[in-house]
Amino acid sequence: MLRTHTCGELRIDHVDHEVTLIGWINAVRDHGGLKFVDLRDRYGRIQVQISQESIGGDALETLRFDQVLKVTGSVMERPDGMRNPKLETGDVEVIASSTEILGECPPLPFNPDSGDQVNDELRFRYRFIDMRREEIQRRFRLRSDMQFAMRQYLHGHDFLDLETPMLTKSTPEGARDFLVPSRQNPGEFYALPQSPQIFKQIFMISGFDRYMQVVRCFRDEDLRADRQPEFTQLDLEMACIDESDIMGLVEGLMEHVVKEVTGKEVTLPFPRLSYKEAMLAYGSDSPDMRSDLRIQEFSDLVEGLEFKVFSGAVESGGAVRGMRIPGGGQWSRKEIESLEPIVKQQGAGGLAWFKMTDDGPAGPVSRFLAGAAGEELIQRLGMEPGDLACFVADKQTRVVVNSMGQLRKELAIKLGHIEPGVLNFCWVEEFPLFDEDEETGQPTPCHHPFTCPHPDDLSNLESKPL
RNA sequence: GGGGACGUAGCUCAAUUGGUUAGAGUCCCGGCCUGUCGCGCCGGUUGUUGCGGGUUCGAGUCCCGUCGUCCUCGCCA
Repeated sequence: MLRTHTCGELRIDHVDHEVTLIGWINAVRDHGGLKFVDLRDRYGRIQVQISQESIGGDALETLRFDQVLKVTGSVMERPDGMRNPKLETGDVEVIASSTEILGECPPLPFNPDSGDQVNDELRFRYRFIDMRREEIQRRFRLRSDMQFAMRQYLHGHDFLDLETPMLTKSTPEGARDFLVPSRQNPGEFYALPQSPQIFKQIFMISGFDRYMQVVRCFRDEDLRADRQPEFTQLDLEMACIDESDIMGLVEGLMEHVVKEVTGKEVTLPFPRLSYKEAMLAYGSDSPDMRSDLRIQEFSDLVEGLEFKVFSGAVESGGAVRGMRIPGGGQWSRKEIESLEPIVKQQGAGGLAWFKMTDDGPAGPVSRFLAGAAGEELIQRLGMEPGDLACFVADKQTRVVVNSMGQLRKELAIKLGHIEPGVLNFCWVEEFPLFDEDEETGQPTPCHHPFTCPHPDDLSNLESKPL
């Protein structure tokens, strides 16, 4: 080995050891005849002291950021008051007796320390620099640990890790396929799998009753902030089981993975809610349970409210839904109205709202709340002075659901409910097999076309699929 | 494909209703510095204001076109 230790591992126990390190120069603090150099590698950082006395004569090299440097020297305990508690290795430093630059580095196109401040385009163009960043390395480590933990757990539950072809044929799923021209058959193409489940029946009927893979999926659709054309999925297939078996297994899997990767405990079993409940209360089929904001149905009250926007929506077959935002009554009118684009983006005509003051309701909707229906609405919301209530009404329930869901999501962030790193799992049950296609009115798979209908609904499959 | 925002120094950003020599921090270069760890101090260079055209006495700023990036909707589970 060209090195005796990594940059992250030296501690007080190593004092007086002779070591050789190789790493990238993370900083140079030049005091004339004495330089402090932070040396970095995947495992951490350590301070190296390079001086004329220790290294002899004119051997001091010109040191620059991100040169690759080899240092030989001895580990010394830092003097009192010179320790750096921010570094794992901060109690010691290496006094260099010789140095050698293994890799030169011209000025970089961006400073890796500024990280997320820099354009994505520039970061991706120089991905090898971006990937030197501690944060990026941490994420790679996280993925690696996570995939290892998944395989470890599933291996322990008799799952085989099987591979399936990448060059395959088009599947009846909704996304556009990535195509690969075939050399052997000019004019014909392979499709890359949108997801690998297409092969599951073949494995099942061949007797592989449990298999898993951590596998790439390819979907040739436009990008979004949280979406890439290729991504990795855990695919898990089992035979001879019922719903409780798979829920138990997956809960155990998540418990194991979270424990292994973060050290955190998760509470089992996960809470369960139906698709209908999720769409109503959270406006999403994948609700973020970290916020306790809840959407409520008010379509049944509109008759007593005499508010045309509300009653008109319900009469046309739509809905009115609203949400109490604790403390939102403190916001200015301008601040509240700045929420409107969120729901308009989802197709809603506008955002209706009122706030609760010590003197009762105030704001645009308050004048419709005088009667008994208004009283009940306020009571159902649980409005207290200082609260805000927001509503969306539309003749299409789908628009109401999406608008309120998006509003809930953004308000949860605004209110600080969404703590990064907090994991609140839940199950969403009773997914419908089909949705109504917006354009054609025909049934379209709500989840994906390989799911099995609920046994109770099997008889409806032909007659009334929706 | 629709809508919106943006494009100024290597990087991150300023530049008043259109007004004189386009600035700051950082990076970089030179000098000083033996206890720094975001080292400090002194000095210095940043430039086709994305590109092309137009309006104007005068355009980084306004208009048109074009290219690029990001967000968003469509699309996608």
